[in-house]
Amino acid sequence: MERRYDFKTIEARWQKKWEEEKTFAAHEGSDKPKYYLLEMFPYPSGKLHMGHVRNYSIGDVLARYKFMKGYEVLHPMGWDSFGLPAENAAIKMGAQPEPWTTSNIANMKTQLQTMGLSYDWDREVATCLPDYYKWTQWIFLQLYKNGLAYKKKAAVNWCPSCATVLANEQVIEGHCERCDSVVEKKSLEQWFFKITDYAQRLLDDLDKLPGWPDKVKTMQHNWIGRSEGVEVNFTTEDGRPIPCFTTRHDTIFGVTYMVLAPEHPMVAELVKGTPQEEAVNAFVKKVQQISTVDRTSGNLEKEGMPIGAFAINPMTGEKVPIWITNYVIMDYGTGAVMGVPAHDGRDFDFATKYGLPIKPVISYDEYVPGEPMPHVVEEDGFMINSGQFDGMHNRKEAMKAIADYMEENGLGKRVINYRLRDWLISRQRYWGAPIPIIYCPKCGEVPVPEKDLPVMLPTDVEFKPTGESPLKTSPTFDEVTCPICGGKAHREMDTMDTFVCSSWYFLRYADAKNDLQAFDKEKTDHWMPVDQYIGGVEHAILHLMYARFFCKALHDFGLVEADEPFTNLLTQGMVLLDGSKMSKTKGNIVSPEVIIEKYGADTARLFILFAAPPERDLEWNDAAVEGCYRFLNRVWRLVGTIMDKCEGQDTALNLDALSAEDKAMRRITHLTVKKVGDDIGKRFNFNTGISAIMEMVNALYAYLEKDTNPAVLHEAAEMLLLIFSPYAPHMCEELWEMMGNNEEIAHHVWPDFDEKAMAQDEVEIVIQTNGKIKDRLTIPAGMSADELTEYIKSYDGFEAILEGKQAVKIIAIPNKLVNIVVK
RNA sequence: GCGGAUGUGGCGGAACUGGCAGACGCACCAGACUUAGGAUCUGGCGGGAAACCAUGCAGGUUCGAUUCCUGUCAUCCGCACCA
Repeated sequence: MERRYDFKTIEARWQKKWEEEKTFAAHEGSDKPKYYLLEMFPYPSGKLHMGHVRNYSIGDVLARYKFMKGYEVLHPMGWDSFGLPAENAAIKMGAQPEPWTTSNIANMKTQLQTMGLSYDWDREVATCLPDYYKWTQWIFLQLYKNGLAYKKKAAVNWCPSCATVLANEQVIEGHCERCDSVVEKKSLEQWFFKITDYAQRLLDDLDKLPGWPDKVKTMQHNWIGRSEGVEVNFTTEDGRPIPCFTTRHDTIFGVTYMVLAPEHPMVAELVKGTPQEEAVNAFVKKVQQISTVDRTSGNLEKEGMPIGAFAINPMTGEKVPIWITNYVIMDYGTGAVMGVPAHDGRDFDFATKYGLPIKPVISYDEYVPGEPMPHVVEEDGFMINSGQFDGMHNRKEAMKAIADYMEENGLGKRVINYRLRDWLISRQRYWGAPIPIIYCPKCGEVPVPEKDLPVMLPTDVEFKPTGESPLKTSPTFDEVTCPICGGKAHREMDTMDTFVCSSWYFLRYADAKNDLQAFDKEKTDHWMPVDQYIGGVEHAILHLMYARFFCKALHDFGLVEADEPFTNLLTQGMVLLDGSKMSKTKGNIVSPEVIIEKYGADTARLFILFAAPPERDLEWNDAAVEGCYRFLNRVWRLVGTIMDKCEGQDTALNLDALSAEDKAMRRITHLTVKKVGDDIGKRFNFNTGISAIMEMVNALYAYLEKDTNPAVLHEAAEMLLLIFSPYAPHMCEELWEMMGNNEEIAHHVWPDFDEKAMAQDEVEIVIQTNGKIKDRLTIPAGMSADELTEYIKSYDGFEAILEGKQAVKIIAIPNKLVNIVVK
């Protein structure tokens, strides 16, 4: 029988079937164990790129495997569809973001469907639709009600090009994450989520996530940046408090100066009316003019000046000069730092430069009382020059003793500081979920009543590149009636950061069509937590931290049971071309459309999974794509040949009538079934699973040259199609049907392997002397180490292997090797 | 500077628990079939004439190390004047 591998017809046919029959719909009432598999939903830019293809191919192989393994799989897809690109496109083309986004979603959905992915499309969500953002606003109100959403005036990160503020997490080395412009500081009244309330839990619960890569957990750990220390009650000479945070309170007796951030409010207060006021103000101005980038670059020469005032060290009563410098920042701790040049490298450099005194309080090898320190001492040691604490080990004893003493005497208190800041969610842009708050001249800040949700985005707005939110151009949006007093009031003009929308979408999939609630608790609790989450490592901090925060907060409100959203996380590597990331700006994009058009979806999927294990970056290679296409054709012809051979034959397996070749073939078949199952289900090494299938195909071709048994061929072909189907579902379904099976592979169970078929009668073992291979032997399988040792001793070639030397010891590894230690 | 990861043929990669380094594929070479081959099939393919030498480099542990330990170099990623 001769039939061509016509992938276009085959793929279109099965995709249609899967869609019409809702093959991959998830059902709540099922008896099967649930498995929630989620790939990070895309921003609908309009075009699928290779990163998407990789992400969704990985997810699809896993999903199809889990379906076959008997799980009730929830495998949904949707759109993270608010955001700047739509708005920028609108400005550029004088159009509206909404139709632009809608048509992009339609395009991308079509492209996704040509990949043959096993999604439950009935649960599709798009964050820009009112039936979704209504609930984003509702969640905002829950956070607000619980004191986790608040408004404050703060120095915030402002991107002049995007004309909006940014969260701390969205500033990369002083530049805007999105457009790379230099970020400015602006003092604005903005909405924040109080993620810092959850800092400790977000940190602690990383330990509850053994299924996350250490890399991601470390990044979150560092981002939260917990440090334990003491806030020491320094004061001015006349008793005004200047608390200093320190993690090295063991060195408190070594303080020889204090440093304030130039923005510290005490600076202006202390110099007011003094002769140095002008010089200090000039210095502060100079520091503030340095851009954020330079100021945080680390290469900035440390500069400072004394402001003429003094601080009192509460432990010693000593008077130390107050300086201001360009290296202390207002954002961390209290903006005031005690200077201990003897035991801090940075302070040492600074004190040396400006001739400030250096006083050792921890002993070191070359210590001579009264002699200047030759270098900074950051190592641990025993206390000196520290009153009653002298002689204690600084870390093991003095840390605790000094903190206790300060707390008992009201000189300071233990404090835990985090680097994590509250999440700034206001955006001065149009294409996002409006913040559901009303400002009433009489009643003040009033949350929109839940019954009035959603606060709809107005359509009577103009998109002009003015740098102001287009919402302000709407004649109808601003003015509202106050829900409390009924008087005239105004709406909040800012929209929410799009990361808010993506922080709960995984909950909505569990109950995507609910128009009475964000989600039904029972349904969400049924599916949550996500068993496997898959996406790019670029979301290690932002999205994954925010989503964890939301899940914990909603858990605390009693809305969900889970307090961690994602049990297992797989971070896939980037798709590279010529060593760099494919991107529009570099113009080095290989379009998935072209590949699918030319070779088909099965080839595209196979290539991207075969080229590298999922976590690793993947170098695109056109030639290798053709190799995968060739392999699919090889499978196609193979199964055709086997069908011809089996035509009219009895394919019932008779284990007693198998030749040695038949047994060898069955052994490979069953080993491959086992290996592919492990590679997909346990190791996520999809590439080695494909290799194993290729080896099996090679073995089958070799077997076909021999005296074949139709039953063995038939069994092999069926198993091959079943285990290959997660990778190349269209072709496998087609061949499966051609072989006369009525039930689709998608509904078929994953095959069991037979341990007995995998056993072998004889094994080849290696004979080594001192670890060097000398010989190979074929011996009966299953010999114990002792039997093997005896076998080798009595083996004819034993003396020859020794080459005249003495055998000292024999190490035997059953079924593998024998190593003879010789002298 | 701190933290993390990765270094294996011409290339992508394999070796899962310390046990035959280079599976599988790409590229390349030779051959078969063919009017033809960019289809298909067969064989070869780390270096070396060989003994042997080879998993970034230098040591160590071990009967045995790509795998474990110490040091070091390189590349990538994250954080970075954090007090």
